[in-house]
Amino acid sequence: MSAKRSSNTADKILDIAEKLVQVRGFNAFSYADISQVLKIQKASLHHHFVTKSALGQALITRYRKNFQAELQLIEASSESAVVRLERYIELYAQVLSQNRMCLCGMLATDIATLPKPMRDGVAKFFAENEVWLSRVLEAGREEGALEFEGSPESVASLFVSSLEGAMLVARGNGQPKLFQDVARRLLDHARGGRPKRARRAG
Amino acid sequence: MSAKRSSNTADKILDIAEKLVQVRGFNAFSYADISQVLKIQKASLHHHFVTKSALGQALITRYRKNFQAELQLIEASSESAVVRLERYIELYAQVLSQNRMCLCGMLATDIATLPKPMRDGVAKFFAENEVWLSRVLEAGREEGALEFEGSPESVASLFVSSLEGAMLVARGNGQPKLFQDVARRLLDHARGGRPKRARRAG
DNA sequence: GTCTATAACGAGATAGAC
DNA sequence: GTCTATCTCGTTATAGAC
Repeated sequence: MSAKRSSNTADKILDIAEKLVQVRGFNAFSYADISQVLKIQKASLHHHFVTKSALGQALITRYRKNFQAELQLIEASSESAVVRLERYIELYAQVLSQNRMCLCGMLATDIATLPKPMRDGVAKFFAENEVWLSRVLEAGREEGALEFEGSPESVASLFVSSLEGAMLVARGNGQPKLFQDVARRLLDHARGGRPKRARRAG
Repeated sequence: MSAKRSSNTADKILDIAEKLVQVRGFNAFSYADISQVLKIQKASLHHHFVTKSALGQALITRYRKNFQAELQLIEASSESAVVRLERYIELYAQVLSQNRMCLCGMLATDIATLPKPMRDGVAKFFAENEVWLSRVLEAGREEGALEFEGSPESVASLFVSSLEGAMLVARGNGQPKLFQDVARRLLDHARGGRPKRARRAG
């Protein structure tokens, strides 16, 4: 997501900080780190983001906005529910392929140390994801493309949780293959337990 | 797990540090925090764990050992594969009920900032979990109690990833219900997509 | 908007007395 | 095994010149 690099300083700061948070976590990066990469003095950073908390809030807001834009892109296409879910998974896979964790997944572990506005932003990210997924899942079930037990909301929760967890464990293990395995099983689950090509042995 | 509190100082330090890591993360707690709770000077802590890295390694080793002990307890019982999986999930649920994250799940996000011995310990934790789960899953399939596509290893990965992710998201969202939903779906997945009571509508 | 300089604090860690 | 005292460094943040 967002390979484009902005030219104004505030956006450059956000780009660098975002990567640092996704790799190291909110409490393990500093203004000095950004300063080094951007070749600008630490004090100058405070001109753009007065406090680290403000920077954190801006990071979350931008990340949510970018993610929502991607989701709308997927929704605007005329593809099937299954393909939409695959494209959703691909959003996560791309983050992992850069050896990063989802920004909000990362911040979720730091949650006890974050200021309230950041905590709220993280919760919103997950909520928005689940709303979008629920819509896609429900539409897919009505089309007959999907077939799952229970509410779309609870399958949506499973998707978000499992994808976040798979990123987490895959990174901790250095095993990207694990992520694809999990993703495949999630899709099968949404299809009623049937894999894409073969039926189960029974 | 391990409600018992040890009497020697090293173990008390580990108890306190473990909780701090599970709640705040490895980079967001300090010797000063332990000092405050244990009412002992910071310098004294270094007598027991020379460096923070050494403390971290001890934390992981003990956590793995305790977890393995729990797994052996489950295996020693003569219960069915399904019940064993339920008891496995219950290990995670208990951690979450204390508003903590799995120690190694927490450390997995911090992975880029950890010394090598700690990174290795985290990877081992996940590997051990997956080995144990794979055994239970395979045995369950042979008994006919379970019915899943693909390798036991890949279902095991799904379990670990999804449970870790569910803890993460549930904590970030303040929604413990989400965890139970995910857990239920994992069990259904291992049972071939069939929920415990009703069959799906089809 | 960027700089230099510095404040104020907390971190991990060590020395040496008791 | 615990204490006091101290060191060194990195952190967020501010003041004020350019």
